Amino acid sequence: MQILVEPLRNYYLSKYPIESLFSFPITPYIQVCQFERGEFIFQEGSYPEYLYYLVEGKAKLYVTHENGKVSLINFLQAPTFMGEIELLNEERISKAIQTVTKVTCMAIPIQTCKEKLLTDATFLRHLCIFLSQKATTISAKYTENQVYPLINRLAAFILVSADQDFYKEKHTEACEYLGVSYRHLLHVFAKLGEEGTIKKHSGGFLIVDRSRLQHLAK
Amino acid sequence: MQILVEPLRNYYLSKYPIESLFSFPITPYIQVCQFERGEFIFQEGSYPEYLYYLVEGKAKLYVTHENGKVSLINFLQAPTFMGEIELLNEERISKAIQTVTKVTCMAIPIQTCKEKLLTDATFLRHLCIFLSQKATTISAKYTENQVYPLINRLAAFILVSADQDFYKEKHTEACEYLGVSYRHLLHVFAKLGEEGTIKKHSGGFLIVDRSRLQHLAK
DNA sequence: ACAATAATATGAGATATCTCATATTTTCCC
DNA sequence: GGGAAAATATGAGATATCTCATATTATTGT
Repeated sequence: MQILVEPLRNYYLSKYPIESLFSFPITPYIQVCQFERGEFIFQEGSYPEYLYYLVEGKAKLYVTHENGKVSLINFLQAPTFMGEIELLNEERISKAIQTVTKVTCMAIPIQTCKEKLLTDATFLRHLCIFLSQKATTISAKYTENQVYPLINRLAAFILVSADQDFYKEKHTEACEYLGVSYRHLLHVFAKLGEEGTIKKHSGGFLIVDRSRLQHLAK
Repeated sequence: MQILVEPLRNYYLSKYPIESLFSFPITPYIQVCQFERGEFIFQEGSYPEYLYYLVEGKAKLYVTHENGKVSLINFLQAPTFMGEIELLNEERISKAIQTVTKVTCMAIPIQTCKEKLLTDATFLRHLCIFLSQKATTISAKYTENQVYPLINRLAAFILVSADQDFYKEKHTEACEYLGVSYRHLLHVFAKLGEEGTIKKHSGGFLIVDRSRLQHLAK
């Protein structure tokens, strides 16, 4: 993790203005920092010292279960808060957040700002909206996982993540996100290939029959 | 749904004081109301007019998917907010909430109070805490569903819901909560019975081997 | 008290998904 | 450029879970 100094700090502060999320001048408290790809923003079980606001890049939030299996809870993309649950619930310890790409974020020191933040209606309102969307997203994702087999969810996933009829997500990420084993994901990719819905191409898949995918995705 | 009048209204307002959740006097705005068992508090897809604070009873929050299947997202027990997502996100429509028992709640009219609520740091702070716990609960539940087979989750469920070594939840509710089919739940109950971990008794099950359950629940 | 509805029960067969083993290819680091 | 690590692939076999069909037993409303 690297803390940016002027003039870079200021460059990011003006590129992503966040003062409007607060009713007091927040900039003096903010550190702009960057994490390399693969770096941990929070270790699992740590007590976060900063509230982060992610402005560039992508990270994943996950949890390790007692049986050793890992669940990806959600991909985090800008703009998003990280560590907010720990700001609100005194003794809560964090889940793991690891970056997927290089990540830039604004860090707000919790100790110094807690009082101000927890009495700032503007900030709290933004946080409420963020939290309610997070709850909605997570519950939507998981109830779908429960109710649709992978072929339907994968069809939907291909449609939203494809760029111009070309799907090129990593299987390792896709199976984590979709909550299935790597093996099973490949089974279903093979099935979609066999029925001619998609076709493998250098480093990805071409969408051949979009309407079939749309039908599967419902 | 029935709106309570004095003196009952006042009885509930003093039994469950909620003024401390707000920084302004909320009582004048509040209607105390009761729903019968099985009644809908929100129909799926409706635009809620009230923010409810549940003080007595139990309800379930669920969603119907396009394929007709229904997912129970969570059981709601006092104290809890209902309709808060709709207060925050202008045009959001609600999921279904149906009571499981008779329910008493405080109703706050959204149109009249929205402005006041959304600028009240005290209320917003409570709402943030509530929302973050909701997000945490839901994601914990669903990641567990994904990672543990039913026998483990059922063992945990029996342990938390049993009263003095006697489990007596309805199978119909348990399978909805655990996110599996009724048939499969019975398979697993049969398995626990065969191995002598639990034993069927009039209208419920007796826990015979608690340590086995604890081990399964990990 | 009776009819309607909800809850419990069980069988048979299908399918979605997982585990483990192993091989090849690609990407990344120094 | 070479070795390590990550990602991709594929097979074989197991198991968790679902669907549908059909009975029986409780509960509830009137």
